[in-house]
Amino acid sequence: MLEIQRVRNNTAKVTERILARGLSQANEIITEIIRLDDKRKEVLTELEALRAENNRVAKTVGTLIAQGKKEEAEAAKTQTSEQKAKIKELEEALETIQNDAYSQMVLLPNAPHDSVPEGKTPEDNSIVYENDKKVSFDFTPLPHWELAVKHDIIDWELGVKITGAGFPVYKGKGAILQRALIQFFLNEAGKAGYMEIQPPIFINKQSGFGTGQLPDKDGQMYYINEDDFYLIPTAEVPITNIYREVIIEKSALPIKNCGYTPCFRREAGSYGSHVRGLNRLHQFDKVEVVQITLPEKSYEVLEEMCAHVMGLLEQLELPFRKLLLCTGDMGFTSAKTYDMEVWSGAQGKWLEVSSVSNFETFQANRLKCRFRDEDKKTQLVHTLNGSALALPRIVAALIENNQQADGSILIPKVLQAYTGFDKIG
RNA sequence: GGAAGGAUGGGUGAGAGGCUGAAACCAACAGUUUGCUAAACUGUCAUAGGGGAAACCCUAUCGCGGGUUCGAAUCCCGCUUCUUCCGCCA
Repeated sequence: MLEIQRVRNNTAKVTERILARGLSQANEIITEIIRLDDKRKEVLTELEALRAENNRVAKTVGTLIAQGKKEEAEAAKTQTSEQKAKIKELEEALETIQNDAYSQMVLLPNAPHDSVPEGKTPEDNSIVYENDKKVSFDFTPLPHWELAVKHDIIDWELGVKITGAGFPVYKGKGAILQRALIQFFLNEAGKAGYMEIQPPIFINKQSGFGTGQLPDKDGQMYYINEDDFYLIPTAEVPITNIYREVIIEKSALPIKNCGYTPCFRREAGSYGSHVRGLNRLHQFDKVEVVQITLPEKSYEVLEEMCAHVMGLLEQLELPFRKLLLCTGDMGFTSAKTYDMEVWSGAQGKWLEVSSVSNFETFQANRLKCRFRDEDKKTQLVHTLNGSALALPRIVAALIENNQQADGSILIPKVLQAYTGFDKIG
């Protein structure tokens, strides 16, 4: 959620940036927000004046009784009783206004940073880096879903039997490969200064609101009715919520956390070939990195996080590219996002394996995560996170790109110490 | 799952309808002074919102949400959570 202060003070700029996302009603929404906020202040001022008056009169009652001035005390009681109705009326009016303002406020996405190129579709994203690791095959490469079956390392049908589509079972070297990748990613994050966290994978409503999954993405999360919990769609949610309603000492910034968790997504409405195999799952594993920074440092940190993710892909010897998302393709809460995509040798397309974003104060505002500055004033922090990395598509790209003419799959050098084997098949 | 007792500022902890946004102590920070790595003394020390150029003023908040009352940290109801005991259990 954007800060109301920022919307008020930089109305033209914020409107312009949000329009760039393609939200055509930006102007109307912002005008309405400001109107409601004016109204809010007006009612609040009136309400508070009345409360002050009421408090003052109520305080005199005790003294009057002590002095034996019974009639005056009774008169004071009557006066406050009468004012209570008016106070209640104003309180209700205020609540209505605040609810209206809130429901408008949550419609506003984050304002894209000035460095984000304007655009409408994924085609407008700019490729800011691409390595030269694309391999060409002198045989017809198999897609990962066939390779996985051939080597019996992932069992799709077993997953359907146990749970349903989108919940594959990893077996033998497939399971070990996954575990090796998780371990590798966590170790690398540790080396880069991230403290490892093992959070709960169920979250309550407040946490869902804190990072912005609720209310807008309600239907995308699995929900445990009996206990009112949600399964996490990403470790970002529990890890970032550690800092909900926390005031951090400036000297403790930046905070760098990482964590491995399974992630759960309902992916309601996704069907067809692009969800084939590991491309889109209901349950998958991911190592996430999160940073909480000073506002003036966040863009520097965004690049640092990208460099970390690219380092992982480099070490895995995967063909990949880095995209700067355009205004129209960015997530709702982000001010600037880079996506990392790996080349799928057999599917002949790019697969997104990481998304690294700076949310500026958009999450911090909801989280009420602040730091204390030199003047001992509290200010909202900037939050950032990125996948480092999401497992399934990395596995898909690894086995597709590393398949050999004899059908075997080579394990990248850096992983061999983790897997204990250098090839599958 | 059953029973009992708790939840107050960074920490310990008083307060038991009005004088309490909250004693006292500890920690922290700033200053004064004496001076061998420290002591003594003084002061500051919650968050959010509103008003004001500012000094400052007002409002709300004592786990959370309701209620009683002219007035609630204090009384009542519901919830959350912690501790202890019993039961169950990886």
